[in-house]
This record gives sequence, C-alpha cells and structure tokens, in this order.
Amino acid sequence: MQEIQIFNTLSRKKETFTPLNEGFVGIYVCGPTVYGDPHLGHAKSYVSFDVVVRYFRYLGYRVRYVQNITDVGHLTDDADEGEDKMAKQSRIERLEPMEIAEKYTYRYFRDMDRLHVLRPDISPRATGHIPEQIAMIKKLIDKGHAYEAGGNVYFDVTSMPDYGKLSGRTLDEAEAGARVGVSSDKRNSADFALWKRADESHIMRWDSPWGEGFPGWHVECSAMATKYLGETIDIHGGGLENKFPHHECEIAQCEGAHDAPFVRYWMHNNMVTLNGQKMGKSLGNAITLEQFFTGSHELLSREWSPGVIRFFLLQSHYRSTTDFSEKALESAESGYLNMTGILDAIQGTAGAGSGKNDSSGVSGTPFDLQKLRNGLHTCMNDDFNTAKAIGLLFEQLRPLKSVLQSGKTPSNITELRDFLEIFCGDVLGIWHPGEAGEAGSALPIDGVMQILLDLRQSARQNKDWATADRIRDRLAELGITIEDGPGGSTFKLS
RNA sequence: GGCGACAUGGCCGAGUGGCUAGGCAGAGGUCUGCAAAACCUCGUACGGCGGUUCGAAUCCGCCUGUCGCCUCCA
Repeated sequence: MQEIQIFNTLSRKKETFTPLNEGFVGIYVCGPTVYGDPHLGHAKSYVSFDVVVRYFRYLGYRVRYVQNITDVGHLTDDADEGEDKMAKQSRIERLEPMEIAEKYTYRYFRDMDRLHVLRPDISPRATGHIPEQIAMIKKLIDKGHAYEAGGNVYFDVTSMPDYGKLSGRTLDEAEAGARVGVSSDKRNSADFALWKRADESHIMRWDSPWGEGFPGWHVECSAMATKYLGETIDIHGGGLENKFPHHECEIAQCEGAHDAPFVRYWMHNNMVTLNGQKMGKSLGNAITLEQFFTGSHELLSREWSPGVIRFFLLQSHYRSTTDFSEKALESAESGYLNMTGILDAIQGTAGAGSGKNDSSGVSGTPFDLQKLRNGLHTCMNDDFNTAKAIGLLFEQLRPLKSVLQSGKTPSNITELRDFLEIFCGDVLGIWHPGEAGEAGSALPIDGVMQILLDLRQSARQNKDWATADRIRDRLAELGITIEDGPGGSTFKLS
C-alpha cells in the first residue's frame, strides 16, 4: 500500500495517512446549501475531493464518502438576524421551500455529473436527520455543554477548553473581536446556536423538546457524520472559509457529545478567486457552472466544456487559490486538448490491434511505464498533487507523440493504454474515451465522411485543387475541419 | 485589531537547499499544392533588504504587497 501524506489543517503540517480501520477510509465533506446553482468555487472543492476519493479507491481502499445536502433554511445574516435563505429563495421563485431544495439538489448533481464528479456514497439531507440532531443537542445539554434559553439552545463554548484549536482562535479573541453585541439569550458572545426558536413567519419548523424551531447550521454535519461514519472519522473536508466557525463548531459538538476525537485529518481546499477576490454567492461575483457550460455570463466570451473546467482546476493544487480568468481557461483548454490528443493517439494505436502496424515497423522499444507509474504515485501521495501529476504526464508522454507519428509502436502500448485509462480516466477523471462519439452515433458519419475524404483524395491526386478545396471549405462551413497529414486526411467536428 | 495564507519567466502554475517542473502564448525549423494540424528546437524566473550555508526560489528575520477567516458562503 502506498504511503500517503496529507496536509492536516489541524496540525498545519503534512502527516502520513493511517486509516482508523485497515483498508477503509471514511470521509465527510461539507456539501452545498441548495438554494442556488453551484458555481466554480463549488467545483474546485468537489473536484478536489472527488480525486481524493478516486485515488483512495485506486489504491484499493474501501471508501465511504458522505457529503451532506443542506436543505434547512439557515439565516442569511448574523446567527440571530436576517432571513431564512430557503424561505427567501422560495419567495423569489414562488415555490415551496422543499421545491427549492429539490430543484437545486437536482441541478447540483446534474452539474457535478457533467464534471465527472462521482456521486457520494451517501448524500444525507439535513431535514431528513432532525431527530438525530435533536438527540445530539439533548446529549450536549445533559453533559453540560449546552443550555436552553427561551426556546433557543446554545452551545457553551467555555465548556470546551480546547475550543478554537482548528482555527487558532482563543475565546478571549473571539469575545474581543465580536462585532455584534451579545445576544440577550447567550451567556457568551462566542456561544453558537444548536436550535433556534421559530417565530410565526418561519416556514421550515420542527417540533422539539424546546418548542417549534429549526436546527443550527453546524449541528447537521456533526449529527450526520457521526451517524454514517462513527464518532471518530478519518477525513473531514471542506472549503477553507468553513474552517471557522463551521468546522470549529462541529469539533466542539462532536467532541463534547462523544468525548472522542472527531476527525483525524482535516482537509481544506482553497478558494477560487475572480480578479483577486473570492468567488462567492454572497459577494455576487460567482459564475455558475451552468453559465460556464453555456457561455451565458458577461465575463465569458463563449462556452467552456466541463472537461476543460475540470482540467483547469486540477492544474492547480487544491490548497492553492485558483485565480480565474478566461485567458487562464483558454490555456487550460489548449493543454487539455493537447493531453487528450496524446491519450487518444495512444488509445487509437493500441486499439488498432497489435498486429496491424507490425509491417510498418514496431519499434519494439517499450515505454517506461514503471517510471511513469511511480512518478504519478509520488505526486499523488504527496498531498494529492494533481498539478504535478499532470505536468509529469505531459513530460513523459510527449516524446511518445513523435514516436507514434513515425508509425512505430512501443511493444507495451496496450499496457500503457490500460494504465492511462485507469489513471487519467478513473483517478483524475480527465479522459473518457468513446464518450464524444455517442452523440452522433445514430448516423454513419464516419462512413459518409470517408466517402468525401476519398473523393477529395482522388481530386488531389489529379491536382484538381479547386474540387479539393471546395470540399474542404464546404465542410468547414458545417463545422467539420479537414486536416491533411502524411498518413491521409482526417476530420474533426468543432 | 486578532488569526492564517500567499508573492515564481509575457500569462497560468508545480517546486523535497545544489540537478530543465509542466502548460499556454511567442520565435525558429520540418512536413505540405495551399491551408490547417502534427512533430522538433528555443526561455535560466523566483517581491525587497538582511542573515544561516560551500551553495537558497526553497531555511530564519524584517519590510512591502495581495488575499482568506473573524457574519451566510465550497
């Protein structure tokens, strides 16, 4: 088994990963609040953890990947003020709150599917786990970590001596830095809500020992992570901006309730920025994935495919910020097409059958697959360095292009193809051979094109350039590009 | 103000003290009826000032700048 180094945000250093249970990895990642379309920032987070999960599976671990869907209306502003986000959106769209949740859950999965993000094993909904959350709150009250005040329940942060260990904050600082005055119900300004009393206007409400209300934001993750992964889990992931207060509060709740360490390895992905500013829903500068895929945003000059977006994100490390610009996307696209071009060429050569090209001369020189494989493992084992891995793929695979073009075939091309199918397909998720052809499979386009290419070839042999160029130009008008190469002509759909 | 990151060649972006990251763009070349595409070759960069060291982009200190969190947020 490979030794994986993970940067643990709790200890702020890389640590060797050892699972709680041999051969098994339990991972929890904070999922979206479903009141709007997912944007590029969501993609960075979920693509990053997608690769983490895929790599663990590749190494032979059994992984249980849990990612919540937050469908409870949390407040838009301060913990005690502002409007319920779900209710607000439902008013805007004139839909039931649960219609909003269903709609955006559906759209979230649709966009993640397009990005080839594998679905979590469990996607628990917060509203489906109200009893679990109430049970946890009760336990915290019983153990003296929480108190009820006027239908609200708050976590008493002074009951946890190490509160703040993840974010590096102390209670003194939290109190001194508190911007909002102490809420009348709270004993301490740093205390956070576990349960909120619902006033008359609040639509999403549940019965509880403390009256009708709704759960606090942080407790859903604690309750659901515990239910599906146990009191101590291997990995907890999420966006950096959730380190405080969300993850800090999760730790307090779980460790307060269970007296056991909550998370062994905390992983936080960095932000996507736009002109140096964080891309975020509340900042109003987020470009949704749908907008990328359709090109319908004022900052976008055209559409960008999911494959390009994924490749673009994986070209930087998950702990680095990814600065978005169309120029950066454009170079990612060129690189992506270049990479898939190499992979397709390998696939094409290997798929053509080992015997076919033998007469033209198999070089016989095998590709150094071991070197590539080991190199990629080294990259990935070092805190999932996908950027370095992609660099290595370019470096090692590029010389193969000229070899293949010269008609030679490394003796182990089939093994190489098989490995790349697994590594670039199953692990990185950036190559899906065969997928592109599905759309036009109803028509025998390849056969029709071959007829045209043959006709054009005869024209060229007769030096009838007018006819040859006419075929090429007319096809170009239809979005079909003809490219003449030494081994004949090929076509591409644009 | 507190806590925490980051500053790399035209752009994006890795980087474990000494050995070319990589990609994009650009330049030259090969091929080609033309075009396009392919392929080959080419860039010695690490915010500033000190320090440690035989040697620092990489370690330490200071400075400058940018960003994140401290309120919902991937």
